[in-house]
Amino acid sequence: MPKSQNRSNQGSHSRTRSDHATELAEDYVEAIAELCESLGSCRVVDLARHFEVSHVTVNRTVGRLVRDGYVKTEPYRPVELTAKGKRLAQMSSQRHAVVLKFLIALGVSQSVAEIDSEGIEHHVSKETLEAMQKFMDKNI
Amino acid sequence: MPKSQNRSNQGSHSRTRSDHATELAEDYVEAIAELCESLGSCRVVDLARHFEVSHVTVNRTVGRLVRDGYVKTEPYRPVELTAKGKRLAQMSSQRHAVVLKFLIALGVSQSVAEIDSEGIEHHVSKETLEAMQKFMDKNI
DNA sequence: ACACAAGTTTAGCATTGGCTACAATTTCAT
DNA sequence: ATGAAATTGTAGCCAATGCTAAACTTGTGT
Repeated sequence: MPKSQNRSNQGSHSRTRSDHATELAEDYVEAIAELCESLGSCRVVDLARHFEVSHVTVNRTVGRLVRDGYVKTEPYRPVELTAKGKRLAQMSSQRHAVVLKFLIALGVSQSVAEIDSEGIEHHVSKETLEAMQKFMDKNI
Repeated sequence: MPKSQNRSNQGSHSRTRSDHATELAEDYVEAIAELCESLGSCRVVDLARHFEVSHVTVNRTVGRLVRDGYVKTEPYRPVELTAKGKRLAQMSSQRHAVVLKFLIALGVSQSVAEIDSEGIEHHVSKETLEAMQKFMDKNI
């Protein structure tokens, strides 16, 4: 019984490597979208600064994003999102925004809400996100 | 400028490997405590079943927990929590319980709340946890 | 007591994500 | 136009987390 080597039977437990990979992808496309917005383009160094990791780490992570179809880039050029990447970025940043506003509505301070929302955003299901939205609607 | 190779200057970004390591440690000690409670002892196979990973993976993870002082075990024997491990398990399961109850109070269904709380619990700060508690106190 | 089942450990491989050091390319100033 | 600075890429290291296969203990039943 070979225990499932891909994502097929996903019990409620098992936050596997690929979950983390997805989180990282979401963080990256979100950051790329932001940096493109604010700086006009997104270089490897910008991402390195943003995530506080070395440019080498960024470079290889971007390579995986290219492999997975989220990003396109040419040698020594800035990185750009594909259509797929943009879609993920938008979903991700929208979810992030809801979580952030929710925490603030709950009474959490801005600075802590910003930190916690980054961690939490990857783990809220559609249902929970809707419950958060409903709470905010109710409380003005 | 060597970019900080240990945990020292931790910006709000950078959910690094060691964060994941901590999450895994929390999940494991929590599971070990539960399994000890419900089964009388906690074997490697029990953890493997619980996390839906191979017993080999569990074995090595337990090795790291031993190295980090959360767990003690002798060859071919069940695993037990150290005092440090018990402390972490209790904190962790308490936090988990608050998040779970909070989500349910928010209107999320039991089954989804159980899944989401497992992901979220590792990312809520003390302040956010208190805000969740306050919300529940207020709403009976 | 001995064999077999269940559980554990070891060996060995892959991927991810971190790093430094060095090479290559592009960009910018003079 | 050329050389320095900034940026990007490559090589090679390490640790964590996943796996299978095979060896080794423990414990149970007959």
